Amino acid sequence: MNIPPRYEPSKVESKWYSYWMEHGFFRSKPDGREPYTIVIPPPNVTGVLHMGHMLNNTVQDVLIRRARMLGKNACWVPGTDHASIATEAKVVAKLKSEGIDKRDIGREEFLKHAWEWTNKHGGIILEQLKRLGASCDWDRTLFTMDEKRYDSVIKVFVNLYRKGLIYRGVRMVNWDPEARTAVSDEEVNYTEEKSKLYYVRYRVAGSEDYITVATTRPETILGDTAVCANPADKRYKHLKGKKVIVPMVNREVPFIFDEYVDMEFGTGCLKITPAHDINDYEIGLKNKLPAIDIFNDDGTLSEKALLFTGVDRFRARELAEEELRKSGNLVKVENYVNKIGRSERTYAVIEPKLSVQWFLKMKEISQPALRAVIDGDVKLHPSKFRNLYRHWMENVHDWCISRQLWWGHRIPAWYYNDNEFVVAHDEDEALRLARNESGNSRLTKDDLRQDEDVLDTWFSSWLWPITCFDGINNPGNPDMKYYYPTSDLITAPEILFFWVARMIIAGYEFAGDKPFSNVYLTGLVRDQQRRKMSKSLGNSPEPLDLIDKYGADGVRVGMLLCSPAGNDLLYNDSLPEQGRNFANKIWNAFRLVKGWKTDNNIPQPESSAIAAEWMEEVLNRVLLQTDADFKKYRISEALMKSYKLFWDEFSGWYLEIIKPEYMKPVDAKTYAATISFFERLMQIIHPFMPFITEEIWQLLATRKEGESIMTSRINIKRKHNDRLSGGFEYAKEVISSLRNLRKEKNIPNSEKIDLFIKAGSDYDQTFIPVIRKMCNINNVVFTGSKVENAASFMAGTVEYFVPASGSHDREEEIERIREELDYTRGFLAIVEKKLGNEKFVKNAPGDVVEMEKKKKQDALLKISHLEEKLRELQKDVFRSE
RNA sequence: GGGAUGUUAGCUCAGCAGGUUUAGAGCGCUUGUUUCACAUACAAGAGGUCACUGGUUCGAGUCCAGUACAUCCCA
Repeated sequence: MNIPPRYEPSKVESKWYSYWMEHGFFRSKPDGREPYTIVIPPPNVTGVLHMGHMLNNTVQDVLIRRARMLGKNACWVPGTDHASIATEAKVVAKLKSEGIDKRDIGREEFLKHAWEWTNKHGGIILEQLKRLGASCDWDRTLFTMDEKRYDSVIKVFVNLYRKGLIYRGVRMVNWDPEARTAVSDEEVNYTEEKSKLYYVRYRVAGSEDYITVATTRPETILGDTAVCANPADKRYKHLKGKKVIVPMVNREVPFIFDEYVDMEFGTGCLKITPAHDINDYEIGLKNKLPAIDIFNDDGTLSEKALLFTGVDRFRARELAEEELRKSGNLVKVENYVNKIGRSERTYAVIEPKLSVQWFLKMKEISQPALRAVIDGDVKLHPSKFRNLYRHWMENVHDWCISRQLWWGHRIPAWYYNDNEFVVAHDEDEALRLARNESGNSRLTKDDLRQDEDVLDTWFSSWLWPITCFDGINNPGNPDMKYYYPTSDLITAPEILFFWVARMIIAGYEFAGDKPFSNVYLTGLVRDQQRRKMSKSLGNSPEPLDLIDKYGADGVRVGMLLCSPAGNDLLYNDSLPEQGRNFANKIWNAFRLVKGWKTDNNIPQPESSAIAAEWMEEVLNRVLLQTDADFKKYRISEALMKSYKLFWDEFSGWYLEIIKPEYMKPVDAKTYAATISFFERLMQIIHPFMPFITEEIWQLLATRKEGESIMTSRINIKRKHNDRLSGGFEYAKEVISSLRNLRKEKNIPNSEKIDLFIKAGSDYDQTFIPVIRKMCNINNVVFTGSKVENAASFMAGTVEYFVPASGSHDREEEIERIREELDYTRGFLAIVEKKLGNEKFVKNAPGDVVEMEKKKKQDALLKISHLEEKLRELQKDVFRSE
């Protein structure tokens, strides 16, 4: 069999993915087994795979594959999100490039384009996930705007409205003038930007006195309805009850006082524009000030501004500056840096704006969700996010659920006159209700006008774990009963509140139970400078290129190796490189084993028998440890332990011990044990590296069509033999010392040596055959006294001698012994200090004191051995001089 | 301004219940080795006053308080 010395991922990955698909291994149907369920955080339908998806979906696939191999009925439900604002922005841009304005073609026509776009680009990302090896049940693929999901959202809206939890209200919202929609707080990014601070004079009414106000937005002066100072500010005390004249528009407005005003900032005088600043809005409410909305929806100034009507807000700022300068009311202009909010999607500067929106009352319905996390019914990993969650849930705001977009779930409210409306599941029901409420039985559908807005995207995704099993339309259906609540949710901490928390709320409200038991929060993928990876920065590698270069397994390992839950991952190419190297290591171990000829007639060497016994032990031990890691969601830890198990223990030690001499066959017993170990190692590694493990598992033995490592079972044994593993660790130390000794004395590995061991009768001889094989030893002799003319070393408290035949550097050895002596004496000093402390001996538990005494004994013994050796060496030096 | 979290080797992190060595891992680094699975390897080695200050304790990287710095969330 001719196996290439390099593992070539591209040759096997697509082969096995097709094999898995053909045999339906990813499919799940309710049955008698315990379910293990994950619903995918649905990526944007027209999005493309980025590094965050790679990390997130690798984690999900690891958990799903592992659960499957532990005998659970694993179900990973994939799907995509309609992402209303992101998708609509893309379609608008595409139409714009064709010279089409969405307002010209109207809603119906626009939606046709949007669906066309969705069908064309939708699901690309799901195909990309397949390259990564994602074992989703693709037959269940869903879309947040497919028919069932759409109906579910409408039902939930109507239900909440009828419970009195949804209301319409005028609120200050984040207005995106480009997209002409309100966006949620979470969709606004604040960054520090250079701007200017304008100092503007306002005349005090009925006098020739002026006060100066500092503002970054002189154009909003047109909407001022008051000027305000801190009541503690002595400078403005005399203005109590006075009025001031707003420049440019010459409106008389009151001078008021409020503790909100920062006396240190600017002149200590603040202009109040309730319609265009959230803080001013609050002050306006408190002081019953009118709000003058001076902007149109597209960010131009309205008629209410009185000046600059129709002019864009930024141009208006320049015009206002000119105007104020001309009238002598501009005192000065300073450079200033302040935080500007921009829309995440369009990058337009957000305009705080009063607007009629739909809201969901959150306080009441969020209570069970708050308790669920506090009481641990829903566990967050890592748990540090619990406090954050609690803080947010205790200060929860009402949720603005309407968006001025077309792509999304249209709000099921129908107006039968200018202000009055009904909320219904469909137009027929709406008509019935409208006739009823208006008392006008002659109303027709033509008299009804449906609300133009759609719902916030999160208003559909908060139902995701329920709608994935159609639990809104068909409560208690078999899927719902079997899969809900799901097991784990894997997502990023940045959407903990506006997705995770809301799903928990919806779970209790609409399914009577939590949506999932555990939330695993991955970190963000950042670059080496800790910058978030993003397309606009151009600092993100192309995921599919990475898979081409390093293999899907290599990339998966790279993503997982250094990303404990909740910690950011600082990406660099050495990560997938390490993964690729690991795959290659596995491949070459396979090449070695597969290259052996077996011989049924040769007996199993003692060293191989011991090694196999030890390997069995260490494999089960690691399996148990990784099981504990998985229970705590320490996936990186579990991977690292599996990595070391294969690389160090299996390849570095076990294979080296059992390896037959060059071109010689291996005994059948050892070979069988080795194949069995290899199979089980592949199982342990399979969740992390599905492709190479399948490839090798299939080659290790003759498999039937339809067999696969991914449907094989992992069995975890609970018993341990500490003596065996402890004994082998000691043997490693002896072997390592013997290797060093050979090197120091220039004894070639090919030359056989004798080993004398000065030890008591309690010396554990189990691993002597292994030491003999690994160090090419002829005779092993136990002796009661030291051996003359021999090189020696200590391991633990036992002294080993090798009659020296090679040359060696005595000075160097003296130096080495001195160093060891220094260390041991230092160690002894610390132990003795402890034991010399009366309070320690009196108060510490007995076993701790005993341990210290044992440490002291061992150290003393070692020191006396070392001192003796040193004396001899020095004597020899003296003699030879 | 309010809140949360963190600060351990060059980098990324363990150290989960205070006492098994004068703190561990992976990567990186240094030196040596192309020997027969793998140089995408093997072997050996260097590298840390556990941010700082104080407290609790017989004993603190581990518990408590304060300070500094960093990151994130909310306003």
